Amino acid sequence: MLNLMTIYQRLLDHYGPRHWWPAESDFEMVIGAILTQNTNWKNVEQAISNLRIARKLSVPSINALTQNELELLIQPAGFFRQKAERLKLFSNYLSENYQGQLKIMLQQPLAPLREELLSLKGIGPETADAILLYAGRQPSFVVDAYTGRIFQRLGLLDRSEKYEKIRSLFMTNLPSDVPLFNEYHALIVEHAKQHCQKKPRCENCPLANECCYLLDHHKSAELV
DNA sequence: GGCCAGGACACCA
DNA sequence: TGGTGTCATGGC
Repeated sequence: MLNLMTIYQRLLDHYGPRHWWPAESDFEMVIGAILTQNTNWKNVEQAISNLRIARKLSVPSINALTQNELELLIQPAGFFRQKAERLKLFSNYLSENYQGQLKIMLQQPLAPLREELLSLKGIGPETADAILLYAGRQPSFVVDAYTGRIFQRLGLLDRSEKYEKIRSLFMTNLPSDVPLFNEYHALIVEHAKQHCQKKPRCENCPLANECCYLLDHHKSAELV
């Protein structure tokens, strides 16, 4: 069975470094993390572009927007009503607790900071870990839907394993290293997008097709 | 025209 | 605790 570092190395060799997260500031990263919840990144890019053109990629400018104004700007990202609410809640929280400075919030130790992020409405485990890792540069492994599917296929996880258990698999079996966690999650996403999403079998698979699915999500194991 | 995307939450049994 | 419905747009 492949181990986690072998899988990582194969993905890295195949795809090269991904240079994540694609954002021009840490606050923009947080906005992207909320906007990309269950949403194609292309749609998120359009929404962020709207915010950039309108010069609204900052805490005070998000706070100053009305709910309706923000909804209009982020509409392409889908779920725009609840995402506008989540963005305003987070931005307002920073203003009230950290003088509007994300950097101050993210300076806290990992465990309590993670709990604090999870206590905020609209920030679940994946979003919290993405913020911790990519904006806070703290070693918190990010698990997404791809991770569960791919590593189940690889035999490293049981079916329908829960978020925290999947995360702990990586956290306890990998060195606690920010660049490694950064790259690993980005490579998993890249692999799923490039290789596994549309084809049950793919050519030149860096994981020898052991990961490829068309497996579950909505369908269930039709593959071998 | 249907499926799906870099989730989170509320509600129910 | 687990299952299900809801939120919404745009690319393929």
